[in-house]
Formats: sequence, structure tokens, C-alpha cells
Amino acid sequence: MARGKVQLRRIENPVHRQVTFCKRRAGLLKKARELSVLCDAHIGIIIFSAHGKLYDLATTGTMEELIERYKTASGEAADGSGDNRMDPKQETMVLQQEINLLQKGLRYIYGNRANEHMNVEELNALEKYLEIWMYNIRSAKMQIMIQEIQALKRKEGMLKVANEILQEKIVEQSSLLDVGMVVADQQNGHFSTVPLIEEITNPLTILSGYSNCRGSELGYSF
Amino acid sequence: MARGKVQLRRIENPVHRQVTFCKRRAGLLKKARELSVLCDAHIGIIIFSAHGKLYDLATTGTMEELIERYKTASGEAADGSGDNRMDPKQETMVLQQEINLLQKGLRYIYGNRANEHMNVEELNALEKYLEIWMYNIRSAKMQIMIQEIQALKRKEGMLKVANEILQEKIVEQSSLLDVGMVVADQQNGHFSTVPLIEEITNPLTILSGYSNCRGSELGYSF
DNA sequence: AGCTATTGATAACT
DNA sequence: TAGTTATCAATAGCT
Repeated sequence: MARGKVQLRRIENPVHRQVTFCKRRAGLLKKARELSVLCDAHIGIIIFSAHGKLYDLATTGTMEELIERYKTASGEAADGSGDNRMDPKQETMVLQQEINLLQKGLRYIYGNRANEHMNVEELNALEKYLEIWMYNIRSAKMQIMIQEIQALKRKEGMLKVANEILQEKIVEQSSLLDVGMVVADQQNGHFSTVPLIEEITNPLTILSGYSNCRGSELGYSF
Repeated sequence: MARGKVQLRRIENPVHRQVTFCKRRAGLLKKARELSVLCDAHIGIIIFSAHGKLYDLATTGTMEELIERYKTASGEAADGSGDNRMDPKQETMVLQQEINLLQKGLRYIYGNRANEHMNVEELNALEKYLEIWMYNIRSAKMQIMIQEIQALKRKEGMLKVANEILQEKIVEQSSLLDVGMVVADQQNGHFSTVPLIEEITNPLTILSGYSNCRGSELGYSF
């Protein structure tokens, strides 16, 4: 990066290569430490030189801990697609475990730390339970919404049936009116001027402008 | 490295921290790849973000191979050349605070709320945590459900108004029928046996119980 | 996400 | 191997 742009390929000159390796290795580890401090990241770096010499860095704890954490994390990432729902009992068990772990965490904070010491594995497990907890919260919210949708659908169905009944009534009454119209039309003239059937058969299209009003009523802020 | 010297300590602003994490992480991995190519080095990097997300890089083969090689090599290479621990106490403190808050929040939700009452500040902090975590989980599914709810509500509103119109028509026709009933009633008997008005008003009053639903809709705070 | 003004890293050289 | 410096690369603060 200085005095000439560097080509992204193996440095042939062994001396240059060795010097560059030392300098850039130091730079890389420095960058890693900076990133770790600046952004609360946990970083492990393993470097094998061309001659097999090992250089490593673990910004948090030991490299072994990071490797363990890596194995669990990468293993789960590979699992991925399996979204199995737990049965209620198992879910309850998980919740209980979660509570126990969190309570241990609380004792660790307020109580005697010598007796209640949480190791890295426990903290990792705690992390996992928190994820499960989030899942449960989301499920609860989701259930509320599902229930609401179901209620609205029932409502819709009942209203539809009610509409059908009302339309039937009107049709029946209309045919009935045809009989009595000779008398009725003379006494109540405005009825005959209304296009009755059209208004009935298009109960939804009539109100197309209605949706805008209705939409503002939804106060969701997700 | 630009527009102001950077302090080597945790970035407090979460947005800045996240942006810096992304940028510097990319830079770090790039540097590692360059070093690997330029100097024939075999490099493995494991990065856990503050939220536990895993990023890794293995310039040669797989990370597992590098880890295996590390385990065999690290036993021999006991030259304490690069052992850098960053302040684990502060990190532990932060983690403890998080655990405390989340534990209290958990008991607030599942346990006896009388004993575990969270004040506004705690709830706000908890909400922040949940928001951060939920942010990544929010999915198109939720949006689809919201859209479905909105559509159903529009439908409901239309049907309600349609019902009102139909009722008006029926009432008007009923009063009209009273005039022609002398003739009509004899030709179509079942009409007079039906309590017409009740049948009309019932479909809507039946649903009065759903008004609770309605009230709860505005109370979401996702 | 992009865009610069700067700082930081480092290739060549001593 | 270490130090110096001219240059290039990375990125902090903004938009």
C-alpha cells in the first residue's frame, strides 16, 4: 500500500514475502483487536505461516472457548430449516428450565458469586433460552393476531349470511310488491323511482370509496 | 481513520457501532484473504457479533480442518507470543445487567406480577432489547397478516353499510306492504308469520360481543 | 447504501 | 531486524 500498488498474488521473493507476512500479520491482529473493542465482537484468529508456524489471537477468553462456541453456532446454522413445533408440555419444560437458568443468573448477580458461578457454557445456554423466550413472545403476539383474524372472519361470514337473508327478503317483498303495486304506487310514489334491485345486488361495489375511511381506523404500529 | 481520530474503546452509539462492525469486519476479512494469498498463509477467523451472530472465514479448506490443525499445533507451540485478553470484567458486568433485566422481565410476564413489578425505565430498556432482537425476526408473514386484517376490516365495514341499506329498504318495503298487505297477505301467507324486523336487526346485534375485539385492536404495541 | 476527507497501514528503501 | 517515508487503502462522519 505504499510506493507501488500491490498485486493480489503470492509474493515470489522469499525475503519480501517474509517481511510482508510479519507486517501484515501484525496489522491484521491489530485490526481484529480494534474491531473487538469498538464493536463488542468476540474474535478468534488462527494463522499458519507457509512454514507451518502457528499464530493465534482470541479477543475474548480462550481460543478453545471460541472454537466450542463456533461449533455449536455453526452446527445450528446448518440445521436451519427444521422448524418443529414443541408440544405444550415440552414447551413448559423449556420455560421452566429457562426460568431456572435466569434465576441462577439473578443469584449470580445479587448473591454469593463464589457459590453461584456461571461458566461460559451456562452463559451460552442462557443465550439460547433467551432466543426461545423471544420465540414465545412472538408466538403469543401471533396468537392474538390469529384470533383476531378468526373473529373477523366469523364476523364476515355472519354478515354475509345476513346480507343474503336480507336480499332474499327484499326479492320476495319486491315480487310481493308487484302484486300490491297498483295500490301502493299511487299512495307512495317515491318507491317506484328507486332502482331497488340494482342497489341490492351491488352492495359491495356501491361502497368502493369507503375503504379509505376505514383504513385510517387501523392504528397498528408494528 | 477518517474525519476524526477514532478512540480505541467501545462505540456507545448502537447505530454507529453496527455500521462500524459491518465495515471493519469486511475490512478484516479482506486483509486476511490478502495476507493468505500474498504470503501463503492459512488463516481462519471466527467473529461473533455482540448479538451472537457468527461470521467466519477459512482461507484454506474448511474451518474444521484449521481447528484440528490448531489443536495439534497449539500443544507444541507454547511460546507465549500472542496472548491478548481484553477486559473481561466489564463485559461480564454488561452481561449481568442484561441477565438481570431479562430475568425480571420474564418473571413479570410469566410469574406473579404483584411481586415483580417493573418500572417504566426497566420496561423501556426491556423493550429496547426486545426490539433489537425482534427486528431481525420480523417477517413477511407478519405483514401478510396485517394486510389480511386490513382487508377483512374493509370488507366488514362494507358489509355493515350494505346491511344498513338493505334494512332501510326492507323497512320501507314493510311499511309499503302494510298498505298492500290486504291483497298480498292472502296470496303469500308465510310472510305475515315471520317477525320480519327482528330477523333483520338480529344479525347485527348478535355481533355486539365482538366490540371487545375492536377495542383491543388499538392497544397493540408491537 | 454511496461519498470524501482523513487517518492508518505498509512497500520500498535505509 | 528495525526505522523512515512516500503512497495506497481503509474508513468515520455524512447524506
